[in-house]
Amino acid sequence: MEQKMLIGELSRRAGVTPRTVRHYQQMGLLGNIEQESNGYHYYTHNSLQRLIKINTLKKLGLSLEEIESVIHLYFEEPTMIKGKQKVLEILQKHLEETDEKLESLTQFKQEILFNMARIQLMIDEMSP
Amino acid sequence: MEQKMLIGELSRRAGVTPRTVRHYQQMGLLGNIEQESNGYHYYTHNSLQRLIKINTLKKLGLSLEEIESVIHLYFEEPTMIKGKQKVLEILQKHLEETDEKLESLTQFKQEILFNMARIQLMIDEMSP
DNA sequence: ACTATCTATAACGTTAACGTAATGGTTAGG
DNA sequence: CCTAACCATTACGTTAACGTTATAGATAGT
Repeated sequence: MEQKMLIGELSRRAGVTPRTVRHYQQMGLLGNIEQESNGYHYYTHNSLQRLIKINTLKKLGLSLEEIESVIHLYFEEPTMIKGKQKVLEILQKHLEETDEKLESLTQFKQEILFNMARIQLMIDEMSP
Repeated sequence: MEQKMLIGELSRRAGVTPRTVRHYQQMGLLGNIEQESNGYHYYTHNSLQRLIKINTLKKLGLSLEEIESVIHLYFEEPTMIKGKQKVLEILQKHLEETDEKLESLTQFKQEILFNMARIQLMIDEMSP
């Protein structure tokens, strides 16, 4: 009993706009969507699951392109273990980049704090 | 004795393309640039200093818009302390966002590792 | 004088992830 | 039957930070 739904309900349930659904659909992120004779698309529970998964992966910083490369693994495998492994690989790269930025960021922060302290010291010395 | 230079030398010394220089210049990031009667722009040591500062701030993740809001502080104040303070504020926001992403990222990583371990366990149990 | 190289300006192209019309068919309720 | 509300398709708009022509004048070296 797959409860079919139109794009309005689907997008509301997924917390996105219809435009976003159509965008993902056009990119092929939602798999095959059947279209009735009236022109309407009917989405299934699977569509909703995909949207939710996409949102999850987006929150993790994956681009739609990266998501496209892994989303099918989530819905072809029962264990979803391949999908998880590939996501892990992508996240690993993101993590490395993040760590690098974080490092230079904190380092710069220290430099600035040091400079400010030094300048403050000079000010103190000049005003008795 | 300000050694003037053309855009070619300037961009080479700053490690950017002429197009980038013109882009920054048009945004007003380089201050006033004098233009001679032949149509050429002559850049000074100050221009180079600004480009280097811009590159530094970019590496820290500031957008050109954010840089625009602080770059003048670096070249109007001798201590440059106001500029540093404002950069610190901006970096603080970036740091918070980065920390949030980092948190959900590591959390998700743990979830996945946990799931993978659980699945592996199930596999082990089924094959004696 | 001629050619290679440099410079200026204007303007369109690019990437990502949709937003925003514009136009027109569909359906449900009164 | 009529209108409100929903749906589809097409296509241009948006942000950031330049890249990439295209056109044309300026300069240096031989």
